[in-house]
Amino acid sequence: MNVTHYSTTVLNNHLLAALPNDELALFQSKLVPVSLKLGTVIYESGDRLDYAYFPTTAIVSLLYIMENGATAEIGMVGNDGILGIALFMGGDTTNSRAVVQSAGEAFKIKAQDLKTEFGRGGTFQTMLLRYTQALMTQISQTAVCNRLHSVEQQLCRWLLLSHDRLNSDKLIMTHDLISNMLGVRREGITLAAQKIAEKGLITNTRGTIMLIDRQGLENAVCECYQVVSDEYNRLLSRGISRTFG
Amino acid sequence: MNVTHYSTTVLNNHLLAALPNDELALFQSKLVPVSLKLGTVIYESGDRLDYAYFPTTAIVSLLYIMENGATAEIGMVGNDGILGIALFMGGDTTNSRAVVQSAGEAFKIKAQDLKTEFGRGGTFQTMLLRYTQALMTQISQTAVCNRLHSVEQQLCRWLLLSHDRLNSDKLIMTHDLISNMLGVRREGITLAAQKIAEKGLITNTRGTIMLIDRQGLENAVCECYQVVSDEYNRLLSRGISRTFG
DNA sequence: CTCAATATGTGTGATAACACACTTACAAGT
DNA sequence: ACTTGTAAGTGTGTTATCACACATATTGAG
Repeated sequence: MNVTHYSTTVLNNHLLAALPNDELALFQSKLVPVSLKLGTVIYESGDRLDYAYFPTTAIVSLLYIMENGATAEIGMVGNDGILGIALFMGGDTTNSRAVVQSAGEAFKIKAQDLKTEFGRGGTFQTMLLRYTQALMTQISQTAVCNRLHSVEQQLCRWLLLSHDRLNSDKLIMTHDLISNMLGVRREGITLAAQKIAEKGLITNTRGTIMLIDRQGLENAVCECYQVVSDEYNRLLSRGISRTFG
Repeated sequence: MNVTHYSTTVLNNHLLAALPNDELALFQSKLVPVSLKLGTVIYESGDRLDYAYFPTTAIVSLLYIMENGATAEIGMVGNDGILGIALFMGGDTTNSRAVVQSAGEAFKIKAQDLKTEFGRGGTFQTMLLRYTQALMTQISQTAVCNRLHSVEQQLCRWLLLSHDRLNSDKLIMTHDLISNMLGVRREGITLAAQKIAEKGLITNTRGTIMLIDRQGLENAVCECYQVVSDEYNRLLSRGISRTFG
């Protein structure tokens, strides 16, 4: 029998780490570690959600799939957040596919348990709503970036967002996969990656992109990255005080 | 002294109309009618929100403004919803400009009053969260549509979304205004509108677009419209039962 | 009625991204 | 070491949209 060894704890997820100890203690036992493999589809569009996930080292992409098979990413969830916001927002189902973009670990919680904890109010509810707002900013910025910026700029943005949710400068992913995320052709990614590599910001080898010059990437990227990044920081930094009712 | 006459009631807003009578009665006195003129900026990006708005006949666009002045709409709020979700989501500020896309009426409520009512839980909270999820679907679909569909398709989508939030087949708006919403050039809208008019779906006169064949538009539009429309119906139909905790 | 402001229509070229067809290179397994 | 599958690179056209520069049409104010 296989024994999987997990190397992360619930505190590796920023959302959980931001909770007061006593509040986290209420449901920590309901958080089950899972290992997520690259390419695994966690939810399919239209699925009723049975679990929510708090990634620690994994990154999950929210992908929209058109009728003709074309795909485009609308958002990305990593150690900064939670996958399955539809559960507490009241929809119960999702309108996008959730697919593992970078292998790693996460903690899952049963749908009903998540709803129960959310219903308590408290910091957890506040954090989940704030996270949802940050995710909305990310989705909005994706919309704007899709409209107004070049593939090269968008690739920079995507690499930075991924890097932020990763503990490593090494991104294990093919141009083909990235092209599905950005909703462009694979050749378009190859070309854009070459240009970025020529500037010395990344290196580009079969199946892997290495970030060489993070600061340089931040200089090359469109404003969309910083807007999203700032909003996550603003909404999700520790020490949230509850302001409702 | 001017006396403004208001022709709509709170029940003209679907979100308010869906509330049980006793719950609406709790804060109906705090809803103040206002008239919104075309082009008025209700919030500027970064503003702290003092009021939330429930449109009845007005339509408000959520516009993102880039550093270089380019704009793109990320979502649209009409009699289906509420403007100012950041208040109960916890952010307090917004990252987009809210501008009146179609003149009309709305009811406003003070920020703190909205937070108080949201904090009570109940149907109102449920509806606000569900509305937020529907809006996220709209924003997501905007992102996808921006990436994958032609200006002509996007214009169809936009006209239908506007029409759904209006009591009239007459849309008072210039190509220039629409081009700011869709984030394309004015000429692009002129061309797309001509093509749609040639198909007999709309007529196109100075400052006004008339919808002639709504069903034809629905046939011509990309799938994005139906996805958004269905999600609003699914999440916001009456008779919501609360499922939390 | 006339004028000025505004909205729309049109034309020419530039460019980014597309579609498709292929070659080259790498890495893992037999 | 060879084979095979997969990833990445390249080349030739096509197309949608852009950028800019105008022409024309409509509206409202004086």
